[in-house]
Amino acid sequence: MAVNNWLALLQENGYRLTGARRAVVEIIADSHRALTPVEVYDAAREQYPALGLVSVYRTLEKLEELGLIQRVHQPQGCQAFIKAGKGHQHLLLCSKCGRTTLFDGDDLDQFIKSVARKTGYQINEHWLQLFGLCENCK
Amino acid sequence: MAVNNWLALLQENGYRLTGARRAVVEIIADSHRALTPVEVYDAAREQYPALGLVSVYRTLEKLEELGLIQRVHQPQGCQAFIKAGKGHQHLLLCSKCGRTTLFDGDDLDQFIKSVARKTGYQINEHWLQLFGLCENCK
DNA sequence: ATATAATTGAAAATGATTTTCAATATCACT
DNA sequence: AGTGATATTGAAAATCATTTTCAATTATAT
Repeated sequence: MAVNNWLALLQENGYRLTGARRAVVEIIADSHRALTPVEVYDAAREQYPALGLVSVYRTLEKLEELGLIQRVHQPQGCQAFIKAGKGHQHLLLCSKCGRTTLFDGDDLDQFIKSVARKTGYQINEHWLQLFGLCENCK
Repeated sequence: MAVNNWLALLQENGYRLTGARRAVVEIIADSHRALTPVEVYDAAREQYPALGLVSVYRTLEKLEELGLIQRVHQPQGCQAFIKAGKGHQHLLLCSKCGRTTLFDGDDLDQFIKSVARKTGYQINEHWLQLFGLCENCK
């Protein structure tokens, strides 16, 4: 269960284990959809009603720092977060249900090298996101 | 000169040609860096001091509608705009000076098909951005 | 020249995020 | 188990980006 690993990692990094953090981690660690801070807030308060929105922001910030979640950029906005993959992975988003799938992008290296050659840039990082319909929705 | 084409296109689409629009278009049509609304505002007021920030937002909205500019997503934020390329193109951003270069991404089709096969998604759209150092900065 | 409707800038409203702060809760050390 | 230092909390206020409202102005077809 990802939740316990995440909580352990928070603790290993000197952060205390609190009700607010537990509640936030429980919602986002197992979600297959990208969630905005307010969505996390609403969902997490069902288990932990005292939760404040500010603590959601603060916890998300720490989870992002630790590489456990990543921000998802979409046409409607860029506030949502989803768990991050191990190593370098890319996002595939279902435009209908919002389901998020991670996939490897090693095959891109070739392509990126060719762009570097053509443009003269030294390329250090890349962002790739695919949008479409998942198996259920298509 | 891109400026005049953009202004003509605005007019062809039923929009009036005003000082505010001219000023905004002049700044963004020839920029090689992505600019935020406030950056456009500050730069455009040097030529047209009466300009209001609201008109910058409204003009950017129309330029985006017409496909002349596109929003640029970056780690520091997603409010900046740069001129769009013809057809489907991708962005290459210099992390140092902010210079933006467009490049073709036709070569990606193969890769995207393989992701579709592996994941079961029907893929309709993709976003790709590369970050690095341009020839001058590296 | 004139009339009409689009456009303007200022101000207010909204929405997202951050900061401040006094109260509380976690955890290391007994 | 109890205690103390300090990290963390939620609420309220502050900030920043964006949108809406509105009366005044301006572009353009006639």
